[in-house]
Amino acid sequence: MSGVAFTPIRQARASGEIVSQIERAIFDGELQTGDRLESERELAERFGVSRITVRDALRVLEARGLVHVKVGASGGAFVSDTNVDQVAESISTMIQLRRMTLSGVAEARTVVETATSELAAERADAAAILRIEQTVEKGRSVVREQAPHTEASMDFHVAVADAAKNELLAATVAAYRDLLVQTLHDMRDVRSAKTTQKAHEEILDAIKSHEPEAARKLMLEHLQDFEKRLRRWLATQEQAAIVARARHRRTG
Amino acid sequence: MSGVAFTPIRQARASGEIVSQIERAIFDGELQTGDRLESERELAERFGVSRITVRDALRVLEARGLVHVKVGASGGAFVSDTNVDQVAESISTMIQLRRMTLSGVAEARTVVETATSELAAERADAAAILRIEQTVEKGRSVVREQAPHTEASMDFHVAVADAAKNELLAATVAAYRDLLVQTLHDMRDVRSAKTTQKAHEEILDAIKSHEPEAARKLMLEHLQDFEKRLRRWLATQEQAAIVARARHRRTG
DNA sequence: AATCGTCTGATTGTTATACCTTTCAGCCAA
DNA sequence: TTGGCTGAAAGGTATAACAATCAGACGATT
Repeated sequence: MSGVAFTPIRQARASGEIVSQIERAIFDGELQTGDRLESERELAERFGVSRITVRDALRVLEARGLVHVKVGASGGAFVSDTNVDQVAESISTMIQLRRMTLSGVAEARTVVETATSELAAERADAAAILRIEQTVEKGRSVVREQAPHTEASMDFHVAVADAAKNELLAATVAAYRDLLVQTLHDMRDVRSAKTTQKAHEEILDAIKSHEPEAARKLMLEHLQDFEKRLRRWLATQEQAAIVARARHRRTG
Repeated sequence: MSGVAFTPIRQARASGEIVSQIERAIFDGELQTGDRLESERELAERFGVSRITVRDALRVLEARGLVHVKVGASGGAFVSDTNVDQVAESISTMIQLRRMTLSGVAEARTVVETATSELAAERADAAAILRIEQTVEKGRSVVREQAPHTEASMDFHVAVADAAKNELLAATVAAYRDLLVQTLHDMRDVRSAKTTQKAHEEILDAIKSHEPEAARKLMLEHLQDFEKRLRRWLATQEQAAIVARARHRRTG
């Protein structure tokens, strides 16, 4: 009995049915990127439901990244083209819910980015290499000015992930990164900017000359170094937090 | 003038603000898995908005997999616990929009699982090794009976990912896997079951004797072989058929 | 000629109210 | 114990209306 393939009763919310129909139209290409759906009132009439029900459906489609809604004259729901973000966002949500440790995220990042740099060295075309070069150049000027290096560094890693020509890995990298960005911003220091910049330049060279093994090795060292710095920094933060707690207990 | 850092006005929809607040409460742990939110009417009063606005927010949270809504007495919105599904779903959406390919997913899987097997060989404790052994044993008996090997194979990979002691990598593996499962189910063949089983046993040995390099190499070969089989199989299938089935699975 | 107000219609965002449907707990009877 | 009835709670849907926003047209001002 336990193995029988009974399926749950399909109790369609009306709005769910509408979501399915519109979703199907998008997947089948009947609705293409940029196309505008009818207005809420027209859709309500067409589906034979109230405007509320249509709105419920639109909210869901919007949350899935399939459409975006603009308000005002010539507003309405338009078929989106940026769904890649959706993957990154859902991974990011998952991480936040599981309350994973920062060093765990950093380790996973090392794993994935090591692989993407290897793939990038194999597959990067001229355009991709140009984009990486631009981020490296940006980083160089930033270091000269002793400005925060964080952003340029992030852009570099994004460009490398793009060069690997695997959207899922790129999205995964993006998701991991979002979670580290805040921390990175807090632990930035000028000394490490120089060594980071040097590592980026070496990795770029390896990708440019299409040496996967070298790219992999360099990225691995670079990110393991980052992991080390992160752990050290986390330790000092913990110390600070403990001290603060102790003081709070004493004074409060 | 052109460089001045004016930022766009952040025009929050009221419903968007509600989404943020509830999301924050969930991320911060104020609301835990299984907790019930107040009823729509109560939330409306608490936020000082109408019930419709609250509903809009709940639809978004539902679509993001953060809550699920039950109807009826003692119904309401409950904090969900299954978020890995959400990642799989968003990847599935991207595949259907042709922004990603199954072989791309398989490649990403190879990357992540190769790393987890290496880590597993470094970190697996007695309990973790026991769990892997059990899945291998199950696979062995399945092969003897010439029964479908898919499920046992999946369990093996899950056990290995757990042994790596990195929750994020394990969750990532799980999300990638969900997408390949249905495909695997269709392309299963008895011949490959034997070689798969052999590969699993070799990987288990490497993990048991704590040889990271060996584990990595074996897993890489194993999954690259899978990728090869998948590509061959995809060539014989029509992409359209896959899309159709995936849709049927979701809506049915 | 270019810019600025202003008006107008279209469209989403939000509110208010009402009613329907589903679900469940509790009670009661067979 | 089982089955059924019932009322209350809660989400699902409908209707009507107003508010906020936006694009475009039109004309006045500089």
